[in-house]
Amino acid sequence: MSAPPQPRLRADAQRNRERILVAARELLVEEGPEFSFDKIARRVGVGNATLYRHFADRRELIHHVVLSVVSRIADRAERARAEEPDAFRALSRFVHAAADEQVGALCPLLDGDVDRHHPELEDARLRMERGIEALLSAARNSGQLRPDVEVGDLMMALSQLTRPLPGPGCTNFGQFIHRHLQIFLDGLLAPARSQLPGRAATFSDFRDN
Amino acid sequence: MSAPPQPRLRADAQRNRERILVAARELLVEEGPEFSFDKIARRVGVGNATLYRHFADRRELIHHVVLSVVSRIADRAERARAEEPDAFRALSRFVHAAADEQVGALCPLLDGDVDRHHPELEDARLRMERGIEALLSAARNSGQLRPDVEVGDLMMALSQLTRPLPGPGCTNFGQFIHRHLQIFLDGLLAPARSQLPGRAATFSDFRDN
DNA sequence: GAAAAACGGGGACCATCCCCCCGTTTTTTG
DNA sequence: CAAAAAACGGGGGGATGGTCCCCGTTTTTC
Repeated sequence: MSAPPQPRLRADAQRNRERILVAARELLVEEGPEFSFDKIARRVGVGNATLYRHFADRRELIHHVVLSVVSRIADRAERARAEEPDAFRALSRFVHAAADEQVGALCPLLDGDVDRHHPELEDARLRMERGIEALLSAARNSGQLRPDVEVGDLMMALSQLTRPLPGPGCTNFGQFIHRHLQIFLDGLLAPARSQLPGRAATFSDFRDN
Repeated sequence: MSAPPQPRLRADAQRNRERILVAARELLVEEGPEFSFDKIARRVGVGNATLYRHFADRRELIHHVVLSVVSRIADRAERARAEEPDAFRALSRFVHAAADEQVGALCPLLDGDVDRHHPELEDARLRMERGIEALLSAARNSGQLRPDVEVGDLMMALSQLTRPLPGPGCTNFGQFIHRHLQIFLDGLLAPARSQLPGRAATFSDFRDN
């Protein structure tokens, strides 16, 4: 048979690859899918050629970033659901955890910057969607979640509230994110304290164009 | 005496100037303070030279954008307070109005991109801060606002929730903004449904570096 | 309808980015 | 521990896009 397709990366290569993915996720969240490759290299402290050795082009890099974020979010959803008996507490724990995982990086899922039908990614995405839907259904069924919100509402607001602000300032915003998430979560509790305008946002509102 | 320092602009010049300010506000919100001058010109449908005729440099343009946003926000706060007898309804109305005014453009107030001590701006800023503080105090005194939030919490979350997402996709987010603001407002109602982590954010947390 | 004011698009100059090349350094292997 | 293999870094060409100015043309004003 043929040689293993991945003959195992050298130790430093593996380390660099992961640090690149981390930096790419940050830049993706900060600047959107048009981030600069050289900037990532500078941030990691690595030559820019290293980027191209690991990832053929922008799409491939973004693909791996999104893949890693989506699976981590999926993990968080599943763990929250498994380990937290109270349905709304599980949801709440997930929301705070997802903030730490930079959910904002999911935005490029929306436009054409990612191969939406890549099987690996499709699997992870489904796992994530099911996990989050499950958290939400459980909270709704337990009567703790207001009935007029959908999963897209949660995901959009979560993405927005956790995104860093543009420009060099605004550095101390980070320490308040979890407060605002918590306030938002309080607004999600039943009974609903107001009637919401418009219609509820679904996952496809969050995902599609 | 000397001639009037502003001999009154020609009609088309006045029109262009205002359209430039509108486009600049949009780009400021979308891309942060490093937006491209040419892009503004293209969006307005005007030659780029027109920009430089009206504004000497980036700082001056940003200054005028921020000034106009701040005074409009101040207006909104004062009108909400004057016309809405119920304190929390006044706050709520202000929040939704501020979203339409692109509060996100206030971020550059934070870093060095604006002359923070320009008297005109200082006046408008004070008027805005007093107006919003008044809305908040009234809501707190009426017992409708949870007591553990400060004005900075409101302003930060408001800025975040109303910012457009990066990248060309995500176009349909706009229609859900008011839903998420409403959920957040519901979370602000007394009695508090949870204990918030960290400390409350003040105006200076929102304003200073 | 003439003077004054404002406009628009092109262009020179500069920064930055992408992507590749190749001499050097680090890791692995026997 | 030395030689082979793998990965690295930084420089550079070419292209893109940005800023800012210049000047012939159009629009407004009186």
